Amino acid sequence: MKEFLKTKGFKMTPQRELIFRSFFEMGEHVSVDELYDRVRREDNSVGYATVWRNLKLICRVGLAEEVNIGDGITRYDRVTKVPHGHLFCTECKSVIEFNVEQLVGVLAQKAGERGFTPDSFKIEVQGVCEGCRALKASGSNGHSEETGLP
Amino acid sequence: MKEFLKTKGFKMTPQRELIFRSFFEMGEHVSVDELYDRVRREDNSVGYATVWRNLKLICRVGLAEEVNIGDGITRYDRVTKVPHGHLFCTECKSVIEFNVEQLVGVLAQKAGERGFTPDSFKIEVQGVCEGCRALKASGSNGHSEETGLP
DNA sequence: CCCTAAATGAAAACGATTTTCATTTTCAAA
DNA sequence: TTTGAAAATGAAAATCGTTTTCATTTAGGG
Ligand SMILES: [Mn+2]
Ligand SMILES: [Mn+2]
Ligand SMILES: [Zn+2]
Ligand SMILES: [Zn+2]
Repeated sequence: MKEFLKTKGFKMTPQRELIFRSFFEMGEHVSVDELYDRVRREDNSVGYATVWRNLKLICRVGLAEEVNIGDGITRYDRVTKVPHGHLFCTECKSVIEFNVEQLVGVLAQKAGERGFTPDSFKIEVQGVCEGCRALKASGSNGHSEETGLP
Repeated sequence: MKEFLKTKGFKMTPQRELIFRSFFEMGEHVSVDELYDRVRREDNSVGYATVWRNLKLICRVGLAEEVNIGDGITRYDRVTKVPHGHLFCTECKSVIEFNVEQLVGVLAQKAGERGFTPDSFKIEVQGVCEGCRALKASGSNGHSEETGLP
């Protein structure tokens, strides 16, 4: 990793090493706050801005990308060899990943037909996961109508 | 429209009527600021919060939905009968819409296989549009490497 | 060891979104 | 038509995640 960054023209620091390591040890879809907390447990002198900047760096060198699931918080998702989409449960906020290799193929073609050169794809489905569906079906509550504004 | 809202339990006001009408007269992907400006031209006493709240209301009653193209500004997109995706040009910020009916079918199936019940789909492609591609090809500049952090 | 560019940490700045609150308006019931 | 409760509005302030600033420290090639 140190070498990898060096060839890209970046320096290695203890903070950076800790941040990178922590990020890759954590699960998918990590937010700045989550990574900051994690890093702090090991070294409580690391600044928030440093965590933020290094997360941006991880994206810049192509190891992750930002993902927005609509809750206003930017999360960082490791880049995987096979492209994946997200099933986002609006009830429990869980995220299920799924393979989108073929879909991306179709998309690339559609884009090409319009003279568009694709860089990256975002495929997300909002809905209700199996668990939450079961809960709702078992009539545990039944969410009253909720039509008024906040 | 007035009746439509009334059945949903909302009241009609001159501001609301103006805001709704303006929104549907504007193009796709309207931001709060854009709609606010437009509305103001007709009635400069309408407040920003009122525009914002009514945009949220339009979504709540299912006539539009929020869309984030990654520039930090929430835009509002009329809900169309046929689902569409977005080709987002990272150079000129233009947005091309395209039909995703079949894709959504595939997605729904994939989701179903995992016990997931889909509500809505988001299919976005980031890349470079035809025009911008041509400009870059004609070597007008050639973007130097850009590896450093901001 | 030195020097310069890069990196860091704390704090402030930013900026879109959302809420608060006093006031006005709608609309259905009387 | 009058009336009153609920909803809507406008101005301003609060929120809150993100990004920048700036003084200081550090990395690492020469
Ligand atoms: Mn993911
Ligand atoms: Mn659209
Ligand atoms: Zn769920
Ligand atoms: Zn373009």
